[in-house]
Amino acid sequence: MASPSSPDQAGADPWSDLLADNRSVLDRTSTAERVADALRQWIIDGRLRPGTRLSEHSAGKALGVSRNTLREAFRLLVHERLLVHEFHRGVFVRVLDADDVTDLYRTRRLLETGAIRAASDIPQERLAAISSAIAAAEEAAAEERWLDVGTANMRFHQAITALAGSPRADEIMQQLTAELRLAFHATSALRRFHEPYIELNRHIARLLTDGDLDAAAHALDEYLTTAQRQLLDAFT
Amino acid sequence: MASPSSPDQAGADPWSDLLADNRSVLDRTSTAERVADALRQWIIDGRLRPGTRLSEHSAGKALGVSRNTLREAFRLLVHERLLVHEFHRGVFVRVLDADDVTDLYRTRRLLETGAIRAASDIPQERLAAISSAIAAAEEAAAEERWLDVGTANMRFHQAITALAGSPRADEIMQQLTAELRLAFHATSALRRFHEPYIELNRHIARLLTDGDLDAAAHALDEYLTTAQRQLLDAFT
DNA sequence: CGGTAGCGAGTTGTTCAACAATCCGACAAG
DNA sequence: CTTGTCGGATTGTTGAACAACTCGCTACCG
Repeated sequence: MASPSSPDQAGADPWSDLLADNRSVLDRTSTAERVADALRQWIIDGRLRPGTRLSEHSAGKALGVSRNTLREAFRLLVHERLLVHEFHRGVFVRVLDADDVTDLYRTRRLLETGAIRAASDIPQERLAAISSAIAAAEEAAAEERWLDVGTANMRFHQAITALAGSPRADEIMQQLTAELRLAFHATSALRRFHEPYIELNRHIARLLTDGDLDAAAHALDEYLTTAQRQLLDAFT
Repeated sequence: MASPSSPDQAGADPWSDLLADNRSVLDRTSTAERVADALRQWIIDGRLRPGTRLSEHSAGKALGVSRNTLREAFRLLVHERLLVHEFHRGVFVRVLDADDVTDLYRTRRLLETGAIRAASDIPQERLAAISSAIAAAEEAAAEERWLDVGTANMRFHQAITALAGSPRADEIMQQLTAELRLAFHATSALRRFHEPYIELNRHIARLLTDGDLDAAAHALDEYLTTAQRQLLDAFT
C-alpha cells in the first residue's frame, strides 16, 4: 500500500525529494540491523554493562532471532567497537582501559578542534543546533536526569563536529561518542560528571557566535584536556 | 601443539613478544574475515570494479565458503564503505560520486593537518616511516609501477596521520585511503595521477624534519586541495 | 601437596537446506 | 507507450547439524 500508483492529481514538483526520504526509511528494515540498533541502545543506556558476555544462544532466544542473524548484528557492533569478539570464546560488551580513553580524547580533539578551525561562515542552523543541545542539557540537569545530560552533552560535541560539514566526520564522531559511553559506565559512580561542563559549552558556543574561532578551538581543547583527566582519575 | 606447557628450558626472556605476534595471526583466523580481506584486496587492486555486483551464490561458490559466512564478510566491507548493500537487491562494489570525493578530502584534511599540528617532538621512527614511504614511491615510479606508487603514496599519508599517535585515527585513515582507491578506479584512465605528488611529499617531509610544523600543515593543505580538484576534474 | 594430563559439557565456527519476501525482466492487455 | 501480471532468480531468515574449540573438573603422578 502507499504505492506510487496514485498519479498526477496535481501537477506537483517536489516528488523525488519525498521519495528519497521514504526510501531510506523503508529500505533499512533488516532484522540484523534492528537487532544491532537495540543492542547498541542497551549498551549506550548502560543496561548492558561492559564486560558482559552475550551468548549467541540465549541472546538469540531472548531477541527472537536466529543465531545467524544475531551474528550479523554482532559483527556490526564489533566493528563499531561496542563489542569485542574473542575467537571461539564469544562476544563481550567492550571494557575500555585507560589507553582507550586517552586515545578517544585524542581523536575527539583532532576532529572537534579541526572542525572549528575548518569552519568559516558558520551557517545559522549549525549554531542553532549547538544552542539546542546546550539547552537540552540545561533542562535535563534542572530535572536531575543525568543520563540525559550526558546524551545532550554528546549532541553538543556532535554539533561542534558538524561544523566541518563532513558526513564522514559526523559518523566517526557519533561512533566515538558511543564508545565514550562505555567509559562512563565502566567508571559508573559519577552521575554528576557532565554537569560542570554545561557552562563551558555555553562559553564555547558564545565564542563561536562571535566568530572567534581560534578562541573557541582553544577553549574546547582545554575542555577536552580536563575532561579526559577527570575521567582517567575516576578510572583508578 | 605449541602449548605453553613446555617449561623453563632456558630462562628465556623474549617470549611474550613472540606470543603476541603469533596470537594475532592465529586467533584472527575467522573465515569471514579472511574472505573480507581477500575481497578488500581485490577491490583495492581494482580487480573488482566499482559498480560490480557480488551475488551471494556465485561469490560463495567461487570462494568456497557458505552463504552465511560470505554474508558476514559482506557486512564487514559494507561497514568499511567498500561495498554498498541494497536491501533485497544485493551488494555492489561502491561507486563514489563527486560529493564522496569532496568529503573524503575534507576528512583527510581534518585528520592529516590536525595530526601535524598536534605533533610535537616527532620521534625519529615516525619521520623514518614517512621517508620510507616516499622512497618506496620513488622506486616504484622509477619502474613505472603506478599502482604501487599509489600504494606508497597512501602509506605516506598514513604515516602523516600516525604523527597524532592515535590508533583510532590511524584506523580511520586506513579506511579513508581504501575508500579513495575506489575513486581512482572509478576515474581509471589516469595512471600517472600520483607521480607529481612524490616531490611534494619530499617537500613536506623536509619541513617536518626541520620542525616547521605550521609550514608543513599548510603545504599539506594545499596539496590536498589541488589533488582533490584534479580528481574531481577527472570525474567529468 | 602441586602440577599436569585428559575428559566432558557447553559454546562457538561453519555449512547446508529450506522457505518467505522481494526484485527483475518478459509478456500480454489496454 | 504505459500498465498489470506472471515466473524465475536472488536475497532474508530460520533451524538443524557437525566440527573445532574453551574451560572447569577430576584423577593421576611425582
